[in-house]
Amino acid sequence: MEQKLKIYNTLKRKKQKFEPINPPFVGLYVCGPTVYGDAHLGHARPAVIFDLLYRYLKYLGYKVRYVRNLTDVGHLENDADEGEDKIAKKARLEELEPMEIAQRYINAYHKNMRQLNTIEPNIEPQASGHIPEQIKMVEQILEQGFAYEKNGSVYFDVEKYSEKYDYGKLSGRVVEDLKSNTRDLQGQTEKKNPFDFALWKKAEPEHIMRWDSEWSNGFPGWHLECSVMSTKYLGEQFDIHGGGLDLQFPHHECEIAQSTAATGNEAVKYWMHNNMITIDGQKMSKSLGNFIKLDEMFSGEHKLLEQAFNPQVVRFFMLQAHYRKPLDFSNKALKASEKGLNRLMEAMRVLEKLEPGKRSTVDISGIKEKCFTALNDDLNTPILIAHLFDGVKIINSVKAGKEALSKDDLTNLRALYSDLVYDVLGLTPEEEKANTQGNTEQLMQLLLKLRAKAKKNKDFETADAIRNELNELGINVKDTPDGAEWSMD
RNA sequence: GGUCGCGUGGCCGAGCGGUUAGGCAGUGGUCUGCAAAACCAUGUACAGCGGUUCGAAUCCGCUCGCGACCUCCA
Repeated sequence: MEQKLKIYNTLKRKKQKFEPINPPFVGLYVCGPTVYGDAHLGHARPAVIFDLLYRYLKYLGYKVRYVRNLTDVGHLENDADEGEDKIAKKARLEELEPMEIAQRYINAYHKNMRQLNTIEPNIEPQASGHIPEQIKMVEQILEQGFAYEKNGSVYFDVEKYSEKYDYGKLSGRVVEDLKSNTRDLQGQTEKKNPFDFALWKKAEPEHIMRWDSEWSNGFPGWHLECSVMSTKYLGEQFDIHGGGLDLQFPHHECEIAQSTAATGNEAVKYWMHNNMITIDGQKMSKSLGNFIKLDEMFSGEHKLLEQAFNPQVVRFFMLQAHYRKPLDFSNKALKASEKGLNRLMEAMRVLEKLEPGKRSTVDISGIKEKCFTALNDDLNTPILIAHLFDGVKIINSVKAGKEALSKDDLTNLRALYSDLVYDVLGLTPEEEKANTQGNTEQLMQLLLKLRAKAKKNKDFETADAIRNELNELGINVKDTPDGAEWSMD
């Protein structure tokens, strides 16, 4: 395995050669979703990008452990419906269990992830399942003197920490600036400094998810789970930590601080951040309410959508842009991706059927290298895809008889495209739906034979009627020099 | 306000000092009964103004516009 992969490390603000701590093993941790809502388009980006990274690392021969958490410890609150009969609500099963809500969204998330053809992580830990470990880390940080307790809550002492370590190294913040720029918010009177963050929070009555600890009945702070679960499953030092750019500060900065404060060691070697999906140039987010749920993308049921886009199109759309650039949603852009993807996948089918020539009339030796150069350059999938389309031209020319490929070249090209398109980019081949129904093929051949006969007799009315009605059934017929072909949507 | 980033042809989107990015759309052609697909050909792009350089979309400065983070957020 020749190692040329470079990735952009947010920590160093530059591309770096990827060198795992303990090759061939690679530890990869990615911040997953908060499971109190349906997944939207924005959630799909890190899922697809880090799935791509995972696939590529495996392709390169690394033994990767991919951990992606589920945040199920949040600010879930009771809505306290005043009008309802409180006594009736006491019935255990009539009240929604917090875990029931989380489970519902976890199930939905998993479904969406499968649709996007992402490989499931090796471990998908839930914050609620790691409360004892989180409590232990709070204790460790307290022991090291980088936290303080106040009224049952425990806060991280940023000022103390920054005397010894560099708080802000990931996000580029300076503690002095934070001091002057952080506004005083409500409920922060317990903190020594406004930029201190909670490690353990005493629960207010409306908080549903709560656990006992030596400090109070409460819940762990927002940033703690990732520090705890990443080091639990990947070790105190591991290779790659990924997540959305919006998590860089404070979430990831706090993670660094927590891990460093607890163990004295920084946990993560490479930090990778995907940029945001925007809509009309603005970040798609829950708080802005301008997001499109993945289910809506796939069904087309959203006021901004002119049509449904299948998950593969959404995946391809994201791969056509570089992961560190913002990507703006629009129907036009998605439609262009849909067409492009169809063209690529059509070429994949053509490639399988190509007959080898005596010798090659085109040089394909450079394609492979170009493709991997692009991938190795911080996962530059837009460039990779551009090269793949160059190959599509060649494939089509061979099919048209204008060019030829030797047997070896054809074999190599097939292997390359299969590796890149299916295995690395994670685009799925069209299933052979046609053959699932036993004698469909024979029936189709019968119809096409009748249609060919009609055409021969210049009975185009009948020929077109057959084609149009098949079309309505989702079957496309196209005439080629070698006779008619058919395919299903 | 502080910190960071971006502004590329009709749309999306690469590019990191000198060579065609690519996709979609458009136009002309080949093929076709018609479609579709495919193939061939086809575009005075780099926010503006200065500067550095033999040479800048690419480096520097300023101006304008947009966005992200600083609060839960992928």
